[in-house]
Amino acid sequence: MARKKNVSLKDIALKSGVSTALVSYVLNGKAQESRVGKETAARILQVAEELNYQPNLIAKSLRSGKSFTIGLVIADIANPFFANIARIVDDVARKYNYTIIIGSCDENAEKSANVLRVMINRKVDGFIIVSSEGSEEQLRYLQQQHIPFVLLDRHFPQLKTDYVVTDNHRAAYDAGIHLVAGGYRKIGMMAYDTTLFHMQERIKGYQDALHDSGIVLQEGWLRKINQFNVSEEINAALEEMLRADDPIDAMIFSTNDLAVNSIKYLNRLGLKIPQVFAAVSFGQAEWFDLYQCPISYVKQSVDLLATKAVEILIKNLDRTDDNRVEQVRINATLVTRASSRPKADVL
Amino acid sequence: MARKKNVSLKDIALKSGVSTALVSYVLNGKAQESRVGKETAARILQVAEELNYQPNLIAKSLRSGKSFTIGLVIADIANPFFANIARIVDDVARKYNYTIIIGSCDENAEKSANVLRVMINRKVDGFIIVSSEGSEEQLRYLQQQHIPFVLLDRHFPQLKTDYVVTDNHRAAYDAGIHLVAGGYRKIGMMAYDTTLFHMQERIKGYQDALHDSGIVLQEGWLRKINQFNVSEEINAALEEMLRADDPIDAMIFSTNDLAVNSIKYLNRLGLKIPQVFAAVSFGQAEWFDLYQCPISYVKQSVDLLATKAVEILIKNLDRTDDNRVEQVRINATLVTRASSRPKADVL
DNA sequence: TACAATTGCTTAATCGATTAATTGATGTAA
DNA sequence: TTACATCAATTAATCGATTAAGCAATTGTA
Repeated sequence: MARKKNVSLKDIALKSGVSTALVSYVLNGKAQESRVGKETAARILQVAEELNYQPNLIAKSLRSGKSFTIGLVIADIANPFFANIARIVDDVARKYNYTIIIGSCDENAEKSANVLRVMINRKVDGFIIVSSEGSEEQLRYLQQQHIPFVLLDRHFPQLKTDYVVTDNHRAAYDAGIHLVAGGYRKIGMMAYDTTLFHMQERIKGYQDALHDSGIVLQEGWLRKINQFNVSEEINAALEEMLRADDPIDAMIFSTNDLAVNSIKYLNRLGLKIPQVFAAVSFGQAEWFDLYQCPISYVKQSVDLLATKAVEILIKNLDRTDDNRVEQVRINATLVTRASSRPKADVL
Repeated sequence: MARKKNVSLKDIALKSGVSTALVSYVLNGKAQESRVGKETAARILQVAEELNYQPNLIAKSLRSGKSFTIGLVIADIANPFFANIARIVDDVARKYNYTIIIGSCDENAEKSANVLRVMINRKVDGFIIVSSEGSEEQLRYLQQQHIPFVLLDRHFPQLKTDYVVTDNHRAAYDAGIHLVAGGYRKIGMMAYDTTLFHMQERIKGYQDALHDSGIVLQEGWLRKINQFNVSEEINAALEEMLRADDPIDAMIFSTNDLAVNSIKYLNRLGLKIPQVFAAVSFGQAEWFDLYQCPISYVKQSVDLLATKAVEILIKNLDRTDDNRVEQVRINATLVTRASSRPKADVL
């Protein structure tokens, strides 16, 4: 495509009859401190304008060792939750003159390693990472290489890193207590079968809510679903749960996706929420409003999460001390709707 | 954060007692053709391994004039349709060793100009663009600069560019005919008020379907909604349409978002689809399945759209002739569900 | 008058990788 | 012995921008 040769400092220098050094000074606003003559400066600016000079950021980066680029490593950009995060991260970063490079990695540690490597080689200044299971090693590597990063939404308690996460324990706990307060006593939870800490926290919050309410968690109430085989495993789990001698009367879905798939299954059976059981889900979704019964949910502040993460990262990029970490835990809000209305009110 | 100095070719050269040239040859697999001694080559490889050498892609780019980077300019990454596109584009590009830089620009030509500028300065090799209204000028600029790009999902018929789009006219036409076949005669359409060609095509397809069916489009059937004020304008439009003397009995929603907002409004009034009117929507969404009545929709092949776009772009990057353009129009599939079942079957 | 300070600009090294041109050593044929 | 391949490596320019150091010419000061 024979891209036209771009205008460089040299071209400006040539045309204005000065050295590239002067041009560089002037275009970077260092005319004063570098003692460039006023007329010369004006001439250079004019020529730059005429030639429509655009700086080559690649060259700038090579020279300065700074790329003004942030790597955003994310489980799956097609997931609306992450897409929203990406959007905010992009917005905020742009405000600080940073560009985002995205890498989607399917909840897969191997892919994430790959993505990281490429981004490191591209000399991103730092990372914002929504970690996949089993990626601790990679994070340790980053630390060892002194490459700054901030974990978003998920973190590893055994690693001393910056992070910005939702207080998942509390969110799940609140959801549990809310259901108990509504008169429900047989409360199930649908979770992913993963060691990721945020999921553990949700489970623990649920367990603690039951425990603190004097309810003994029965076998079969807590279901762990393999996230790469959601649909089938959900169907099986629900079938079992509904067929039990003493079936549950409420359910906490620890993710959006689990709720969607469950409701699809219930629909097929002609079962309705909250008649079959009350429900609270994590995450937000358009359809929470459109389903025959509005779904109660734990609302995470995506805006705050993403904004904080970028800000912490960018602050770190300008710092030189490795030893302080910033760990932010953001409260979620429980939005209660008809799907978890008091048991007594359900026909 | 005192990032540890990275290992460069020079370091390897020093440690293996050769020049950087040799190291470069060997690490790029040009040992043979550049007649590097076998033992020397082996030694270099080993040292590179030992030092965990990672190439500096910035330096490579500067030297080669090629960044292996693609700019993806998109209206709004938080929109699931675009998020899905982003995901596929990212996937496919990675296969070809390209990295994606994303820029979300809120359907705003000014923002998109900005995003483009930054990406050009970062020396992306080419663009994949989901254009915003009023961005023709920018595209002309790209052409003039001989920067390759492929338009995705939306194109400008007056510009001779590569593009990959859905056959929107046909899709809307099919939707219209489908409704007519179901016995509907008073068919409305909800569209965005924009000059963007894909929207014009959807409107035209709808109009042609009515015309070819011998139906005269009545005033008030076609509603154009300002996309920056969707919720309010939809409510007003629907109110009018429902209050009409002879209200519509079917509706084509030309985007997902228009359908969502309309259904929210109908819900509030306690009105149901297809009882109040039958419906077909463009786009896909999880909630189409979860709504009390599964929604018929025009299914675009996001996979194909995105994959084709990347492939065309990458092919162009290796070519030098400006004059051939590749214009791909992909057929959508009409997925018919209960929301548009024959009028006679609706209770 | 002599030296210092200031002004306005240039030179050249640098970031890391690539690659055409060149060198020097060894081997081979006339 | 001379001429010429062949092999294995090095040198140095280059991509575009930045910046410390240096050089003249002019102005200021004692």
